[in-house]
Amino acid sequence: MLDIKFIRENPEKIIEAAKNKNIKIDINKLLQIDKERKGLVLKIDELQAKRNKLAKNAKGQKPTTEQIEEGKRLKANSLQTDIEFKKIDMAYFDLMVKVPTIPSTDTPIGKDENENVEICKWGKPTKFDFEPKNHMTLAKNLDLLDVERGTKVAGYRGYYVKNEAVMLQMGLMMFALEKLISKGFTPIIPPTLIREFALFGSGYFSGNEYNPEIDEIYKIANDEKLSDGTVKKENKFLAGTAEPSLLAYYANEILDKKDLPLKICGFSQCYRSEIGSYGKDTKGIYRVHEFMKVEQVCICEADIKKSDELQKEMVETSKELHEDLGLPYRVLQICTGDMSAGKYKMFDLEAWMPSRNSYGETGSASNFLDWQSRRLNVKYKNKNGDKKYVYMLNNTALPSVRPMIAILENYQQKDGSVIVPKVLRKWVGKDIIK
RNA sequence: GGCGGGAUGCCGGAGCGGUUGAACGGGGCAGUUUCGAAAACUGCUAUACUUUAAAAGGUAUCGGGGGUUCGAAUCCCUCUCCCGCCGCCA
Repeated sequence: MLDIKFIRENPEKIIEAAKNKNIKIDINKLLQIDKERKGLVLKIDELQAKRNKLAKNAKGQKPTTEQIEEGKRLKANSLQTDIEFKKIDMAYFDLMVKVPTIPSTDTPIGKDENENVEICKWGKPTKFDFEPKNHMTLAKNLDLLDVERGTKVAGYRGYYVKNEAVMLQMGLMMFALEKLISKGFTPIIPPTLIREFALFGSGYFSGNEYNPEIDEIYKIANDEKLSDGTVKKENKFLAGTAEPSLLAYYANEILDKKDLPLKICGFSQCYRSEIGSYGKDTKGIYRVHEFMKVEQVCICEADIKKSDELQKEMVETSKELHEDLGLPYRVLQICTGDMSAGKYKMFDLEAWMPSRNSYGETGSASNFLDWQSRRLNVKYKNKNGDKKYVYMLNNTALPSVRPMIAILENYQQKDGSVIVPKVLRKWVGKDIIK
């Protein structure tokens, strides 16, 4: 969400941003609706003022018949205006939630992921003097994964993690947590079964509400709509990352500037319905419905420079984690066309995965500026008492599954065994899995 | 799962249909007093939107949403959360 005043004053900038981000939104229509809406607000206020005045005049005594009649008349007028307003307000909201953040000036302009720009690279794609196996073959031979039974029990893309791989995954999580704690992050285990507002607030719905056709989120409680339109029970969702619960932690709160920036990290199970990717990455466990992840979140004052620095710091941490694990990686700066509406600047980190013969995404760092904090209503107050919306940023520290794929494939030996990265040995309890 | 009670401003806590944006107390801020401080006294003490050049207004907000009424913090419905008691499970 952006400030409507900013939109009114800078429509051409928003139109350009939407074009670059491939977002279909008619800003001129929004401005026109805004104008109409404002007019109606004025009209409603005026009518209400009259009603209030009338009621005030009646005060203690019983109102006269004339007063009651006048009141009824005013009420009927308001009712009609209210209906008009509700209609236009809905249209206004529908458009407002789609208004994109203007991407940073250094964001490459591009159509889609093919135009993302590689900005740094570490290590080299692993070379083998034997025919390398993919992670599924390795895992099967070492009894680390069971996808057949995973599918039997959990359905498509279900999997069991077994033996050394369990400690390997837990080790990855612990390793990430330890690193972040050492860098001053507050560790949190957030809820993953969460309310709608948290997901809407962090921008996980494509529009103004959950859309089962395209939103990659599991809805779990039923909404039983009654005949009068009211919803019986509140909807709940399974979060795809710790980010929404970490951000919504501060919803409707006013933070103290002296406590900023807040650096927090969350460990959670992550659920993805992958509704739009049925045919994609069907081999192995690259794309699954649930995994674990440690996520970094920063909340800072409304200062672009400071938020840029924080984002850089978080990306550095991710790089460090990959380097400590000895995984070759590259960092991409994401182009406008591959960015979602709310994002200001975005980087992806990709680890080398031999079986794909390419890099595969293991992390994503985004700066949303105040786009999320406006939806979640998180502000901060400085010494003079001025209130502003905070800036919010997030970045993966480490997910559980994909780095494991990279480790199995990059660290495999000719005999099918897998060397355990040094930093994980204290959890796995051995140097080599065979 | 059943049955009760509750949610009011920064905090505590009144109000239960009519000058209530909200008594009273605490806290905070400013002033008087003081060499300074404490105490005492006095005043101020929400947010969002909006009209206006300004001065000054208007509207909304008493957990969220909806309704009844000329008029709602107060009555009704509903959702969420909290607190009791009973049941069930660990």
